Formats: sequence, structure tokens, C-alpha cells
Amino acid sequence: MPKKEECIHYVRPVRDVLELLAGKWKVPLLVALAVRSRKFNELERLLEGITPRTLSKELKGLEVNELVQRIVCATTPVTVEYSLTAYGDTFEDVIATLRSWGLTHRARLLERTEPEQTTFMCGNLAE
Amino acid sequence: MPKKEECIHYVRPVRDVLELLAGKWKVPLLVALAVRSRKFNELERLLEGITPRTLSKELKGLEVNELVQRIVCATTPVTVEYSLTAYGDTFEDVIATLRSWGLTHRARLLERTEPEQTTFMCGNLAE
DNA sequence: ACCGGCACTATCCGCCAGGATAGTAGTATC
DNA sequence: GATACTACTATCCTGGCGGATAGTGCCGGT
Repeated sequence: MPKKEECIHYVRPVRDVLELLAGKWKVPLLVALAVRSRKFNELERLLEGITPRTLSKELKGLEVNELVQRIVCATTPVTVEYSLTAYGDTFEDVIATLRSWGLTHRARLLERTEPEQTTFMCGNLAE
Repeated sequence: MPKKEECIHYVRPVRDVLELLAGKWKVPLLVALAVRSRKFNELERLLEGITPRTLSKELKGLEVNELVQRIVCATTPVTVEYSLTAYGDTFEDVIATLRSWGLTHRARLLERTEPEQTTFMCGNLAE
């Protein structure tokens, strides 16, 4: 029978990662940067619907966690390049794990569903 | 250069899994049920701070996604046992992956930090 | 001098997850 | 008949995430 302390220690690092990925845009952002480095405006256009305010915040969060690096290029005008760090690359493996399980899960739910019923508590399967 | 459609298809299953784990209590709940099956009240006491309203909702969500099964026992009074399904067990592997990466990440951040500064954008390291 | 592009920051606001509190229904025990 | 236990449901309310909109500072082109 595990003690309360142990449970907390077990759950905490899991929550750390989930907080890292929390919000609408973290995953799209990491995926976009996994392909290649991008400028601020480029990301703004790529992730259509994101506001500069949100983009800025998300990038800063990922930077603090050392998944993303911000490099100012001495061009005229000055541009800023965002890219994954080597460490950020290791995180892509975690995302790949999530994606892999997510794919089979989606297939599983669709299999057990009549075509006309596509809305679940887990989100909209039709999306 | 990947097209927009492909990007959406890439990100969607990842978000599916994150939605599955969204909220304060899903992970503690799954961990508690991974140890053994539990009754409603038992979970209410175990996850201290959770309200019955929230517990009920979270359990229903996990049930719809077939990670958890609800079994009514014909005792007096009637009790209800919640437990992980075999499928739910496979999901524990995903949580283990998150936990593993989260542990090294936490260690990494603590390493690069003066002891007095414990609050990060990624959450509170001191917790 | 003006316009436009880049990289943001500042303010305000609406929505909703989840907390607080209370209530329901069935049974059993005192 | 009052209280207690199990397993919930119902209502109200608040904090915070993120959207909408606007503004800043710098530079280069015409």
C-alpha cells in the first residue's frame, strides 16, 4: 500500500510534462519548429488563428523550459529565429509516443461507433 | 514542405491524448486505479480535495474512453467498483513515458537553478 | 514624409473547468 | 423515526486561459 508522499512523487513529474504541453498551441508550435527553424511572423502565419500575444507567451514558456531557442539575427531589419534545441528534439519522442497511442485510440473509438454518432466526451471524432 | 492538412492530421491524435489527461485529477485517478480497483468513496478519500461532482465527471470521461470500467456489486448497500480495463493498462505505458521524461526534466531544471529560486514558468519546482 | 513589414507589448473581455455547498435515493442500524 | 453510509446529482460562483483589438519602436523603400 503506497503512502501519500509516494503517490505525489509519482504523479508530479507526469503533471510537469502535461503543463509543458498545456494550451492550444504548444504542440502545433513544437511540431512546426521540429520541421525547421522559423521566424516570429512565419509562425504567426503558420498557426492560423493564434494572436501575437499568445504566440509570444507560448514561445517564452518553451524557451524557459529549454525546448526552444531564440536567436536574434543581425540582418536588416533584425529578425528572430526560433528553433528546437537538441533537448527539444528528445521531447519530440514523447510527442511521438502520444501521437502513436492517440492514433490507435481514435481508430478504436471509430470502430465501436455507428457512423452517425461522432461526438464523444473525448472530443469530436469527426474533426 | 508539409501541407496544412497533413499538419492537422499530425497534431490531432496528440491532442486527443492530452484531452484524455486534461484536468487536475485524471492522472491521480488512473494511478490510483492502476494499483487496484476502488470504490467511489475510497477514491473520494484517496484524492483529497476532489469533490464528488468532479470525481463523477472524471470517472465518466474515462469510462467513455474505455480506460476504466464501472462494476456494480450486489452487496447491501450496493457498492460500485471502478477499475482499469486491459486497455487502460496499455495507457499506463504512456503515462510511464511522460513520467520518465518529466523526472529527467525536473532534475535538469533544478540543476540549472540557484536553490533560492524555485518558481518557474513551468510550475513550482519546490512542490 | 509616408507606408509597410517585423517583432512584439498592453488592455480589455468572455468562457468554462472545477471548487463550494446542498440535496437525493436507497438501505441498514440503533 | 432518526441517523448514517453509499453513490451520486444540482446549482451557484470564481479564477485564469486565451481571443479581440490596438499600440510601440525600428528600419527600409518610394
